[in-house]
Amino acid sequence: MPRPAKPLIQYDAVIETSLRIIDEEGLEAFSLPRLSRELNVRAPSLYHHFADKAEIMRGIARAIVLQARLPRLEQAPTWIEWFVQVSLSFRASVLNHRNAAPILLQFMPREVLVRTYDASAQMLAELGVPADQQVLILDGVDRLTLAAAITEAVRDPDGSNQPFANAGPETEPTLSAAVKANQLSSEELFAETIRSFLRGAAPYVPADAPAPMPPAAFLS
Amino acid sequence: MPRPAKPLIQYDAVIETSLRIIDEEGLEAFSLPRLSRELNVRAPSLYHHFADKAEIMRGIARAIVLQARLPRLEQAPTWIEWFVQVSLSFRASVLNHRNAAPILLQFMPREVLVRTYDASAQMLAELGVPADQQVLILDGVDRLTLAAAITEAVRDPDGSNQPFANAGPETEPTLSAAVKANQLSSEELFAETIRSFLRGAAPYVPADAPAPMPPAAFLS
DNA sequence: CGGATAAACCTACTTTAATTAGGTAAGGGC
DNA sequence: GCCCTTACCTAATTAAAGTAGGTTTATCCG
Repeated sequence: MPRPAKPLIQYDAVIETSLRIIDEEGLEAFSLPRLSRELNVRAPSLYHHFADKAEIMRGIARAIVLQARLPRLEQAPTWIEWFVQVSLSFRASVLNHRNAAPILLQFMPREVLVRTYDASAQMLAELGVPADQQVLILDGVDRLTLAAAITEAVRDPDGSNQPFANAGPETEPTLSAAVKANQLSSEELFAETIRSFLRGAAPYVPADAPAPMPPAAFLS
Repeated sequence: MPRPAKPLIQYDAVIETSLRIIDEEGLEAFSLPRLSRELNVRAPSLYHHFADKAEIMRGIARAIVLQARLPRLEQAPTWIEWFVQVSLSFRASVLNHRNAAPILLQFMPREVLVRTYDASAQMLAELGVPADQQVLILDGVDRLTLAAAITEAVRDPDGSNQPFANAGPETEPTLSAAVKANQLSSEELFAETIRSFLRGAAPYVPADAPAPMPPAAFLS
């Protein structure tokens, strides 16, 4: 087959199709032959558009992260809830493609989030958090969010493999009782974890302080 | 080659050798042919001892986690510092084999830690944390620790790829300034994150409360 | 408009990995 | 001492990532 009038392989379509295969059939099923079959193309042809498989993986990771939409500021009553909403939004994007989550570990596109983090740093500054403590908070939220999302995604969706499912009432009575007493879903647990961290990291900022208005660049 | 007097392949040696290859040459370099070459054996022979490669991976993950030693209680002045020491110990074990960290994402042996978590739950109970809140704390510390260790391990060891290394002074001035103002190493940042979370999650427990003595089963 | 150049696809091939099939000889229980 | 299982082997299969090099057509340049 010679050169076609319209290219048969387009970047966005490749990434979308890859993500669909991974969503539907799992990360293991995703291979260049499998992908090329879906695109009605031969596997080596993909190398005209991507240097290697890793470049496709990077594109997939980026697509997932870009799907996370920032919440409206008006919707967040306090600075803490704003962070919670950002984290939940990111978490939702990852869980929306849970089979692809391990890709993020290796190919997390940090640069996509830099502007968000700069805006977050500005918010913290306006709230009175000193510069040398801003990194603690940003890094903490970042790690907690990414990590919680990925570990959550790797768990079975059905809820077996829960946090401490291995605890037996006889061998680990206290833990077992604690799991039973817990009323929160994993999403609520996650939100509470973020809240707890922020309260503890910046105890001098009132928990009910409103989220300051960030600069315009933030919304881009 | 027939059946030898002493088996050439022994479980522990396989795991140790695998870990050494991964440490020295990276996870990509680890394959059954590579492993069998190191053991002076042929690759298919490994299938007499392991069902598949995943079983070896599980063994590797387990070995890493088992290397984390629990700190002595006497060394922890407060309950918070005890959790910090446990987390740092786990983190150190993971970073000690950073190339193998991605394996933990898939093959984390939860059952190994169950007794530790039960003891932790008992400690929290004695500190006055109600049962329904114990899971929040245990889950938070667990996720934060595992996640932070893995994401840290995936970063380049040299310190490029730092938390917010992409921040440029012109485009992201606040973030850039915050990174510059930060004095903490990533280990110290991690410890501070754990402390912040615990303070925020159980504000009613005094931060300087000593770590209660756990039951004997704890030390096994 | 005509020809060079490069884009975009192809087929064929190489290398490497995980695994399965099935053979062989010595260890160990009876 | 016999037999069967253990623990290794060689050979083969399947499948993936990636490379080499061919073919045709779009596009660009004069």
